[in-house]
Formats: sequence, structure tokens, C-alpha cells
Amino acid sequence: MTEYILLGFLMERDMTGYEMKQHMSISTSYFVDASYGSIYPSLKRLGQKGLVKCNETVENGKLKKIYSINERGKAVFLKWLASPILTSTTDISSALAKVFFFRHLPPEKSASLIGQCVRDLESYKKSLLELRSKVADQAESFELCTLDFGLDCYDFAIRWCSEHLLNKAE
Amino acid sequence: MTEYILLGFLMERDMTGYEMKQHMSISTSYFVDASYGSIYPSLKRLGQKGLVKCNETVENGKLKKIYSINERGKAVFLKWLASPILTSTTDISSALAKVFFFRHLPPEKSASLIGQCVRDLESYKKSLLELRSKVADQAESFELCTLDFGLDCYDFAIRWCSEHLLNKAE
DNA sequence: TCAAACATGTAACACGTTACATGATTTG
DNA sequence: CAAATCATGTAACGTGTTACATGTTTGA
Repeated sequence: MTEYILLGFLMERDMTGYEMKQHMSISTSYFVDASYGSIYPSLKRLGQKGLVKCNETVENGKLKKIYSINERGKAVFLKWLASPILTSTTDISSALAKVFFFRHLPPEKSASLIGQCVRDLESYKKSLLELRSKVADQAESFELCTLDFGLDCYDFAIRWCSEHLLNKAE
Repeated sequence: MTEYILLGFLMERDMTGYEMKQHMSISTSYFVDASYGSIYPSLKRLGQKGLVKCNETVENGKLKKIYSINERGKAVFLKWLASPILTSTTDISSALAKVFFFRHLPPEKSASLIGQCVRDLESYKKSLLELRSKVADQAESFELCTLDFGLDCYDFAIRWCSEHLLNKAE
């Protein structure tokens, strides 16, 4: 997912790997905060895939590699952005990453993705509710507790997306 | 973390790798659901570390490797269980995994861990609030939105832990 | 002048997924 | 008798972390 975050940053402006790391720390850090050991190899891969190009310059005696996104990179980024928000029940980070860049999507598209997201949450909740009724009698108290936390999380997320996200996208 | 889940299962009863996978699907699956390609290598490692032992039997012509946890394994598991619930702002799965097995902890210990967890959540929330005030003027609407979601998540989690978890542990 | 910040990267290691590979038994 | 379930595992691949390795400039 790091690669998509980096592409997203480059949608805004050209940057060096170092700047991307800095930018992360004041924007995505609380849900994604990659290390240099992840950022530099990711940039290399993006270059090999032909999604970004790199301009080497020397500024104040320091080597700088300024990356920029090209048309293919933009297409790949937008395709990712326009795909369903939720990819698993666990991966909240990638969901937030997508919403973070939603300004690059036409309002009706982001609205439809958010609507889909709410329906997915409701469906996940339903499955979990079914699991609960199946195991409620045999499960131990703390075990059931984690399941109920999951259920309440779904309620919270469904309410939050409906109240804060859906109207914002239109 | 898979290794700790497997150790936790073995605290209850001896099992085969296959059974552990099945047990996961009706217990931890919505926050951790490892594949066989993760379970079998994990069991191998646990054996190499001397935390579990394995009894090979043949039942109905089928090879069965029944694993059991030993004293060292129990000690390692309990040490993990008694360590702070939150390890990062992102990793909700490992937090839930710990709570899932809280019955193996003395009530005063689980209560103190939950208390610590609430304080950690409050501290994370405070940091995020500081970040928000720093970037609020320059951040775009959807970007700020993901940040506000984080903030509301912390409120939700703090309230949930205080209401549902703290009294249960005592 | 010394530490912090700027700037880039690799190597070892950990750990997860999917697909592949095998073979027995049970059930419709 | 065929398909589902039981049962174990490996290999290739992806991707992340930490620690290492290097060198410059800026500011106290």
C-alpha cells in the first residue's frame, strides 16, 4: 500500500523520498508510517514499473532525486482509488489511505464508494452476528467480549460513514 | 502474532494444526485468520524454540500431529499476555488477540492492563489532537476527515473499554 | 565544533499469502 | 464413485522492519 501513498503524494507535487517520509509524518502517520527501508525500495519499484520518473540534481552539494508521477502512474493510482474501500475486515489502514486521497475522485464516485462501504460494513456485521449466535453458548466471556467489540465497531463505523462521509462527498 | 494465538489455543487443549485453523474460523477469524501456509511453519518454529511438543499418531490411516504446550511455552504465552495491550496505533488485531485470552490472567492484572490501555488511548488521542491543530489550516477536507475519524475512534475505544472491559475484569 | 537535520540506500531478517503437491476417509 | 472433508506441508513471492553504511550542510 505504501506505493499508492507515494503515488498519491506525487499527484500533488514532485518530491524526494526524504520529503515523502516527512510529509507522511504530518499527514498519514497515524494510520500508515513507512520507514526509509520501505520508501526507497518502493520508489525503485515504481520506477521499474514505469509509473514515476526520477530527476537527479545536486543542491547544496547534496544529491537529490526528485520524483514525479507520469500518466501511467496517475492511471494506476486512480484505478486503485476508485476500487472498493474495504478490502478486508482487519485492514482499516488501507481504507483510510483511500479516503485520504478522495479529492482526486469525482464527487459522485466517492459517494458511491462510501455507499458501498456502508453496505459492506453492514454485511460484515451480519456475518459476525451470525457467528455470535452460533458460538455464544460455548464461548468464554472475554472471547465473546472481543466479538461484541467488533460488532460495536461496525455500528460505530456505519454511523460515522453515514453521518460524516456521505454528505461530504456530494 | 500467529504463534501466540496458537499457544493460546494450546492453553485450553491439545490440538492438530488443522484443528487450530478450524478453531480460528469460529473464534478469532474476524481479527486474525491465518492460512495453513502460516500455521504449519509457525508450529514448526514453536517446536524448534522448545515451546510446544508434538505427538505423531495415526488415526484412521491419517497422520495426525497433536501439539501440546509445555511449561516454557506457557511462560512465554503468559509473558506476552501480561505485556501492554496496545503496541501501535494501527494494530488493533493484536490488541484483540490479547483480550481474547484474558481469562488466563488474574483479574487484577487484566484490570491494570485495561487501565493502561485507556491511558494509552488518551495519550494517542492527545498526540493526534496536537497534530490536528498543527495541520488543520493547510490540510484538505478529506485528509482532515481521516484524522477526525481517528479522533472519534479513540473516543469510541476509550468509552468502550471503560464501560465494557474495565468492570468485567474485576 | 559538534550535533541535528538533510539525503540516499542496502542487507538480514521476519512473516504473511497464494498456489502447488499429496494422499486418506467419509458421505451423498 | 465422486466430491467434500480430513490432514500435512513446501516454494515462490511480496513487503515490511531494523540495523548498518555513507556523506553533506546548517545552526547553536
